[in-house]
Amino acid sequence: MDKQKNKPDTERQILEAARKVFIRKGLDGARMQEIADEAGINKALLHYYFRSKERLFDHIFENALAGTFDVINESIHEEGEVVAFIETFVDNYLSILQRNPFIPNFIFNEINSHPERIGRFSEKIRLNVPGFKHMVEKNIAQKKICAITPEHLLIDMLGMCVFPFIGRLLLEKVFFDSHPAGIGNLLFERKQHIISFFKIALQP
Amino acid sequence: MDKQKNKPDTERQILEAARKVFIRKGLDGARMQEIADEAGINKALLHYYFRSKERLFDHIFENALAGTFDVINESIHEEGEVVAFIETFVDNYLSILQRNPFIPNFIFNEINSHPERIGRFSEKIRLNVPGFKHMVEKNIAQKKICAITPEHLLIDMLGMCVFPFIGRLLLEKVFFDSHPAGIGNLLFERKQHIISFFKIALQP
DNA sequence: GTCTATAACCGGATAGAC
DNA sequence: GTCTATCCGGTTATAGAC
Repeated sequence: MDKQKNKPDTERQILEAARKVFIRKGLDGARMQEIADEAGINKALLHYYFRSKERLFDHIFENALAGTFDVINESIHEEGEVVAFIETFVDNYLSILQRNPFIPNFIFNEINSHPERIGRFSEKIRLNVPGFKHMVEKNIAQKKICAITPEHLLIDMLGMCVFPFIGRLLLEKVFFDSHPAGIGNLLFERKQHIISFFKIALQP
Repeated sequence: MDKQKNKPDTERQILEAARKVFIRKGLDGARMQEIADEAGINKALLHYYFRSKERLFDHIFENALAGTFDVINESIHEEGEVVAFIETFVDNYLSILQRNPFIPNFIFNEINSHPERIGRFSEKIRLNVPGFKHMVEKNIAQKKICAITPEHLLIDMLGMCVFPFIGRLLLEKVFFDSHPAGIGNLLFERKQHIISFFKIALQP
């Protein structure tokens, strides 16, 4: 086995491991040792690939941020219909959340506990707000939906999608103390629920 | 100044300081030194009053949990109207969140990063789910609101209230990059927005 | 009860061999 | 590029004087 050739693979393994650990525990709670174990390598190697814990963290955080905003932006079509936007966005985003349930909590907590990062990562925080507003306002003008403040609508949607994942463990305890399978069904139903909920609420 | 008499006051000051620091930074990010500074006392004194960092943390966390569930439970009246429930709950809860904007993020993050706590604090996690379900189902039967799964309704409400606070700093950046005052207005408008939003969506 | 000084520990980072 | 061994700073926790 040629050791030189392992580089790209090792790096990928490290990033995967770091992602897993950081997303679950946050910067402060994560341990370099745990990341090394998870990646099946040595602690010193982490520093060889990424100079410090912070730098390794930055890669993960940056990526998580960019990915999140991409999903939203991709669903926005300035000249499209709000209802269509909601359908594709909710569908896409909830599918992603099913696979990565802890990313929202990770992002928000890191921002809240270290607000400076909002400056350091501002290039990655890009949401097409003008496009969204334009879409909503046009739909309102054309009487396709009822009047609503675009910002509130966006917050409503994000909250309805994201909250059950942020609060998943607590909700599981609260609703399904004994049968832990239940929350899975509930989250699965969410797509349909949210979409039809908005269709009713936005009727002109 | 009688040193003996200071005890209750010192304890209160410590708890206040710990609350401030833990809620903002979490268990892992908080420093006993910072709590001591904030309380205007010495680090060693923290250990005199509360044996360890963990124990001090537990007080704060327990309290935050209990307080949160209390607000919700207090608004539930089994024989009442869902719309009335929403009005009082949203009104109360948003007022509390305005004063304690970081508590939800604190609770969810601590649970997500240390799921075992869900067991250790299970006595404090008490939500009157049966009462809520009963209320919703009765309202549906009486055609006061349209059909909806009680669990989804509760998640919807909580999400709409809590999310803008969890994501506040990011939303501020995204919506009001330049004029940071804007988010304040938006949060202020939320009460009315959420209430009227549900009134429409729940029409029979 | 409150302080200063210090012990004990943990975890990120580096040195150096292979 | 990968490992073992070690350093070193920071942080919790304790001892002991007042």
